[in-house]
Amino acid sequence: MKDVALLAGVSAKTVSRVVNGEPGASTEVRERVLQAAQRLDYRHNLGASTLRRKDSRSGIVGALLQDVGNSFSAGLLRALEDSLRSAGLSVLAASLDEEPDRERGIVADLVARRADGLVLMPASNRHEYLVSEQRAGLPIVFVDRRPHGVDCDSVTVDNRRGAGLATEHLISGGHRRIAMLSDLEEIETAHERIAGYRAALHAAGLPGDPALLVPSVRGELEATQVVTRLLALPDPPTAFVTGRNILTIGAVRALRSAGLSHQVALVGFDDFPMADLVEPALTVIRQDVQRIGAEVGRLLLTRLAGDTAPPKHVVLEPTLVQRGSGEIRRRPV
Amino acid sequence: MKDVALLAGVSAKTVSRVVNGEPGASTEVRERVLQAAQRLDYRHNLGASTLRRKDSRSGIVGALLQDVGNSFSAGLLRALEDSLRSAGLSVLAASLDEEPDRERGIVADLVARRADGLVLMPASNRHEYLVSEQRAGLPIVFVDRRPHGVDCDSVTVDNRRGAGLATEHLISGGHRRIAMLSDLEEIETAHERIAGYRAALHAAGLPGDPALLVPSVRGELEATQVVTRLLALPDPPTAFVTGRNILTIGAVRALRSAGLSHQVALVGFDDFPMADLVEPALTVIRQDVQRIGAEVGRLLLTRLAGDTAPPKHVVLEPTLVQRGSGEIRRRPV
DNA sequence: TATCCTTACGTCAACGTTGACGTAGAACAG
DNA sequence: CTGTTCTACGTCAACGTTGACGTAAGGATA
Repeated sequence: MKDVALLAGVSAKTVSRVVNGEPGASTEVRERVLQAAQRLDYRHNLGASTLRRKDSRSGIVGALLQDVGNSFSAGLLRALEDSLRSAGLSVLAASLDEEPDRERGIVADLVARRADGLVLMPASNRHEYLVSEQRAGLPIVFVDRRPHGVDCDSVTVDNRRGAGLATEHLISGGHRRIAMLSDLEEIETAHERIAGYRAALHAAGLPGDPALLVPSVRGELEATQVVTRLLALPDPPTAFVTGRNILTIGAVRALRSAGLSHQVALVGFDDFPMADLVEPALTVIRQDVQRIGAEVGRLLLTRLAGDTAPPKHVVLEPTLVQRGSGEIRRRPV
Repeated sequence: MKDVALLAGVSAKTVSRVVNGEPGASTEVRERVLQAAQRLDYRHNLGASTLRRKDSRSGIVGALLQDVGNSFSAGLLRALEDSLRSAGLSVLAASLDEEPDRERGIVADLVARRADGLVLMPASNRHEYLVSEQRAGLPIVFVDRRPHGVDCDSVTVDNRRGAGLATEHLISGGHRRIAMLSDLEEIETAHERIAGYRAALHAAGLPGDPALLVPSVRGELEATQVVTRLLALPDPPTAFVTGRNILTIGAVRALRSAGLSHQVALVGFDDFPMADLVEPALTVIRQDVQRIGAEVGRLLLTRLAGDTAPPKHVVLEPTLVQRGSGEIRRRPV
């Protein structure tokens, strides 16, 4: 910058004025400065600028998601990006893979980077460690999972209701023995979905065989194995609810290889691009990712605009998308 | 930091030493400083640190992808993240949506942010504007598409060969009239795929009806319409090659509604999670996203480690994954 | 003509941190 | 006891930028 000033025959401050489009620089000088900047390959140093300015916005928002490679996180990231772009904010994305330590580490990094905001799909259960950050004025928005131990904005889906919808739908199809596969129960969304499943069974006066509820199913392969095992029971389930998209895929595979995909009903959580092309087409509980991302962005921007109202908790309603797999009725015994 | 120093009764420099784990601070002092830091909610300011240090690594790598919400970009992002995490680098992700202006703008932003490296799936055709950045020492790795007008590392897939594989496979299934749907022809990958398709037809001595090559198909819906239109021709194609995953989905939908999904062959470009669950299961050309991302990360890290060898161009081989839709033979006439 | 305002600059210091260098005291060798 | 080396600090300036403030020239106003 000094070099540019020297070459243009002005002071550094004037270069700063030109670069930032501030008034107080004649057209002629402006021209000279810009040419000098070009000649010298000068690049404005945003870090130094941020350091000096009072309000010091870094223009970075951290997005800590479960896995940016998975379609739910990826769609969310995209929606968030769109919503923040207009405000000139960039998104620093990171995958947590349900590892609390990584969450802590990346948050610390983002704080040191002076991120303007944080979007968090937490891997940890307790979030007290964020209290001091929030007190220091860092806007934090939880997404998909609620905050515990700190009072932040959040955007979640009514998971209990989603699982309830799925279960009720199957019950109304005549099913009595409905199995559920779920993610690690410590994960809040999984916990809620299990609760919704249980509540729906209970409301319908069904006993709810504990053997049919399998929490802690970790991956696609494991889901396939679990479904296969359940189908081999003396009194097998006639319908399945799967608590996450990869579990749904695993379940479809198991039903397929057992030749039962048209006999056993299935409702999955999370929609995905080709769900209607599978045979039978998959009935799912859809969460509107676009909408979630947009809401998160909106909340964050509101906070950045200075809103200090009490935390808002947006809860979106999931919807049941009927495509066929969930409408298979109970086989007559 | 000054406050911490004051509270701990030491100089700012000593606080700096403690924070950075440098030697030259007694255990006792170290303890005092850490306690003071905690009491005051002190956070190390990475921006200032970067500014002062000589080598000044910001720890940020920019990833400019086509669309972080799309499974190809998302998978790449994830693989890249994993590969860079070990080096303590964070990824700032952005979607370009094939808009060259956005590419320019975001690159400028990243340069101003003093990003340590750039990963670019370009939306533009000419990249001369990157020459000065590269000269200034910014490592740039192109991915999926080659650089034009600047000599950078790149990781691409042999798209010509991929399309060739698909087309040859269909020809060997007895097909003579093979249609191809492609993305905007200005996009290099699309161009290459078209070339591979043409070359395979030519090598087999087939005429190649221009009416069967439809470039510039933009979305899923348009793909459905185009396939429907082609199927209505007096002499319709008996097989399709689709140049991108969303086009494949559109094509499946069209074949499905025409009731021809078991009569007309289809090979798609890009694999996706449920491709084997569709009926018939989809034969695709697979690009190993994990591998691509890992290679990109490796190249970037090598450059950051100081390698100044001439640019490397890694070209990965796509593979044909046979699942059924591509093995449908030509209907006897 | 004296006064005031405006415009277009320049000067200086500070943002939070760390590299270079200085120093005081302890430990040790001869 | 002197000289040397080492450890544990402190001092100072600088990284690139900009806010606060100063100033000189020109124009408008009374």
